[in-house]
Amino acid sequence: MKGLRLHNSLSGDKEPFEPLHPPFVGLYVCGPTVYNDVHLGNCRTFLTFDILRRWLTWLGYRVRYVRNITDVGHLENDADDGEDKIGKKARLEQLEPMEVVQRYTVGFHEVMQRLNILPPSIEPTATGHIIEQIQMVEKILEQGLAYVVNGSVYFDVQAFEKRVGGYGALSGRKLDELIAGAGAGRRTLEGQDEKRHPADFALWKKASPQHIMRWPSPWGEGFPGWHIECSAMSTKYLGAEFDIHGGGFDLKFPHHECERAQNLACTGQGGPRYWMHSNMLTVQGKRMGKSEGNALWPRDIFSGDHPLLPRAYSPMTLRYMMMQAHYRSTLDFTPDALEAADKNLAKIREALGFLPHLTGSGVSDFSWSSWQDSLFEALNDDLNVPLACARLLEGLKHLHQVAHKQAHISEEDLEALRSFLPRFVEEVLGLQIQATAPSDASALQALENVMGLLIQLRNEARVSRNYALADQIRDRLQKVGIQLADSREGTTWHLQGSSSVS
RNA sequence: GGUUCCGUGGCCGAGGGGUUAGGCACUGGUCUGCAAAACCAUUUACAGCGGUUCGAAUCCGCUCGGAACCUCCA
Repeated sequence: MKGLRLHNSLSGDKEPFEPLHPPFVGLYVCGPTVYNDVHLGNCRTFLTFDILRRWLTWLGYRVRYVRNITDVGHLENDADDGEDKIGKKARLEQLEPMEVVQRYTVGFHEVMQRLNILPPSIEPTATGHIIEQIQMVEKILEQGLAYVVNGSVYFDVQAFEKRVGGYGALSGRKLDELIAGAGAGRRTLEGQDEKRHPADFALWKKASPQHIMRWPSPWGEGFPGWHIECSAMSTKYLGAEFDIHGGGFDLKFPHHECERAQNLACTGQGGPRYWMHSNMLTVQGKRMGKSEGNALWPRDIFSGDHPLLPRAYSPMTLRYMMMQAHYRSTLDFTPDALEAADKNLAKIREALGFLPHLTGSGVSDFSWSSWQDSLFEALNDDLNVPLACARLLEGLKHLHQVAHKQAHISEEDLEALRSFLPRFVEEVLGLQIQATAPSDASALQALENVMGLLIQLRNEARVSRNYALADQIRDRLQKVGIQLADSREGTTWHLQGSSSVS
């Protein structure tokens, strides 16, 4: 079996993945800016790297996963002169900035948990690393690759190009083209008088009197620039050189390009050796984004309360849906895709449900071991999750045939499958199949009793051929989200989008 | 204007010079009082035009269409 290959944005190609210090892997992912609720697009990126982390772990690597919380420093416009987003939100809502940060951080964690996106090993905040950021700015200044103007510090891209070089290597741009682009009237360059060159960017910004998030620094009161936090925190926790850096495509330029330049300027090393970028989630062909005004939030999906949606879908359904496109492709969000995901998930859930009850005999008429390899191969090939899902379902189809006595599986294969399949689904794909523990056991028991009573009443109606009543009971239960299913063994019920309760 | 990417059957989406992706939906069948679920069967696609090749959806060129980045955004 081939080893793991990952697409590296630096080379634009898939490369064999070789960690610097096996079995350890350092993974850094740009986290959310906590001035708003995370939307589905954000979730997609964090899901991508959740699965990468899970897969690396499965392969036996010991992953240190650092995903930051940006709680300061991202400005409103490109002039390096706008208002801090968190500060703005705080002013609008008359809150202390850290109240804004706290609120959306908690909300972010809640969404991550529901989607079963595991917490990172370290979740550092920008405000918690002001000192490290200042130190990094000082080092860049010492190198002569930055300059101070009026209490602000700017990265000197031209000097960097002359002495170090490689600005634009990640995003595939040339410095003069950036200026040409600027000249084409596509962006306004007002308020950039302090910069020596339009491509220069702020490392530290002087705080205006009304700016509420501010810290003392060698250059006066101010706040860190847009990109320095990730350089500072990745260097602190993973080293000047580490394995993988991930984030959304939209961060490739300028954020990651600047981050890389800062690393090179400060430590002489570019930080990560592999840059991975996860593509955008689109809605009706357009990128989902806060500024596009078409953002969908996880709560819209979970509640079904959205014009695009016919009903509510569970977090796992959403997770599975987002797993249906390769991370480097855009994924168009549609209700049909959610519906399809819901059905497939039910299929997986069912297969895991009957797996323990199967009996093995004779010789398998399906090569389970090469099937398992094919799942691994898919994930090893630049984390091809959708292909792995497709192959998973193919395997489940054979399993259904076994369950229906239309195919055979040897005892040996069955035993292997029993230890492999649930682990693969839950540990690698991160699909929570087990019904979540009820928050109120006595309420659940009461529900069980009531359902038992209803099913009994309906069956009495059926025996007396009162099908009108029987169907009415079934239909009206369905309307409140409870599905009845008749079989030879009797009638079972389940809540929409969860496993069978019986 | 610059850079890059994409265009696959009713829909979503893998793959990618010669062999079935998978799923959803549809249709027929089994099962059922009827449904639902499940199982079986079935549907045969790669934007258009030209080129390379024994052979192209897959490589090259052009055309058309779409998207992303160049500005805070996952």
